Amino acid sequence: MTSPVFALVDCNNFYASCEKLFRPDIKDQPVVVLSNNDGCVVARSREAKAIGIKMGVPAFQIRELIKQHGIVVFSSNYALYADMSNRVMQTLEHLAPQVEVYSIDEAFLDLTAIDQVTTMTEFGTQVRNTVYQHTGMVVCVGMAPSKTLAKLANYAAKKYPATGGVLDLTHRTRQRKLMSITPVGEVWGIGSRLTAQLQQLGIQTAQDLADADPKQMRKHFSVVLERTIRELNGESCLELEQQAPAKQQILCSRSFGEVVTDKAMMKQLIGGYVSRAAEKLRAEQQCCRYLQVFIRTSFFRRDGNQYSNAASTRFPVPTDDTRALMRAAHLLLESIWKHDIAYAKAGVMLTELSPAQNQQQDLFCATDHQTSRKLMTLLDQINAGKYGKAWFASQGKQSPWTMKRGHLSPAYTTDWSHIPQVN
DNA sequence: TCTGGGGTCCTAGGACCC
DNA sequence: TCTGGGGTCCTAGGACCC
Repeated sequence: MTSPVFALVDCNNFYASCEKLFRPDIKDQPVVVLSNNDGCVVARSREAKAIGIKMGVPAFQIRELIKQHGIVVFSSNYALYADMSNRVMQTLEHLAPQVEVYSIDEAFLDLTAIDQVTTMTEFGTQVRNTVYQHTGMVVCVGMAPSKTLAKLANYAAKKYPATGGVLDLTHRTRQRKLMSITPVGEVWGIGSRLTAQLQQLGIQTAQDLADADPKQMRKHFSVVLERTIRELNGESCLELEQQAPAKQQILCSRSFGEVVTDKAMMKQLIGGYVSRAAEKLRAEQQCCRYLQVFIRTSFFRRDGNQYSNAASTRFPVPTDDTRALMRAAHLLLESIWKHDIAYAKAGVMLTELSPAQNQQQDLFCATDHQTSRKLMTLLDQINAGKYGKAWFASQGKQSPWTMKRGHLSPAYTTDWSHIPQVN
């Protein structure tokens, strides 16, 4: 039996690259993309990284740098990123027999059968060139016998220009060489907390971790860390998941552009989140049994009056009906609402999901299932079309959850009226 | 003045049962 | 006075990822 080979394909500076694709005029300029509400930096172009802009810094802290270096700033444009992501993934589907879309800008490929035909490096280069040709997106490719090592290979392909963006890490000696110069915190699954704890134990590099006793580490930490150690030693513990598993929870939450103190306003906001969450739920073809609503002040407040609370309910029968969810959510809000609080964030969470088909009905609870289904389908159809939107009165007349998006780029690829023009 | 959103998995500890 | 042991289920919270 041949041992498995995985490739990790990862887009470089994905959001920033998406923005640059349609703006050749800023090709070599530093670019940053901000989170919702134009809050934090969530993506940086190569040039912006070189200036020293860190991932996750609040926008207001880099105002001077932006001015000084002429950094081009964008609000996040998820419609654009999702569309570009689809194009990249479709290209990958043509290049490899099995693809796992791992996130918006990354995919694992199963290359187990490929190594007979061509060298790994050649294949990786072909992937890189083809994706660039088809989409304009630059990707790096890392290949190795486990997902964790493939991640590491990709990290190195990005970090070391001499690799040409493609790294074959299938050989043991090369794995050891790379791991011995890579900080343990760069390993997939090792975050800041674990890094600190591992360093206490004298584990500094990826190689140190690979050399640790997996049984011992499991006892000390968890089964997850044990798996990571085995993966670093070339033992594949994580399989390729071609079919995305059904979601287990759906969350819709926002920080507000300005604090909210008015209950009626909060009701509208929660209504909007429920609406959106229910839409996602139906798109997944699932129903939920459990609904949670939460509201809170800002963690960053220094003065008193911090407040954070959540309330939840379990339905007798799973539902995907926005009306039922919204009624329940508003009751939950009533139960946790406190006056004279400056709320900064709120959200709703749906859990205990199950397939929408074959729902067990409640004998004593007369819901008109047919009508509900028809109404929700119609609602989703209207909102998917381009002839206007339909929403519930309790969400307010205009969507009150407009957030700060001062630097939004056009919907180049998803709206005819925004299509780029060549003059 | 100004600090994102949406997920997953694992573990510890309490409640409860026999 | 003396007060078991083992199992399951649930939840909250921590840690991680992108």
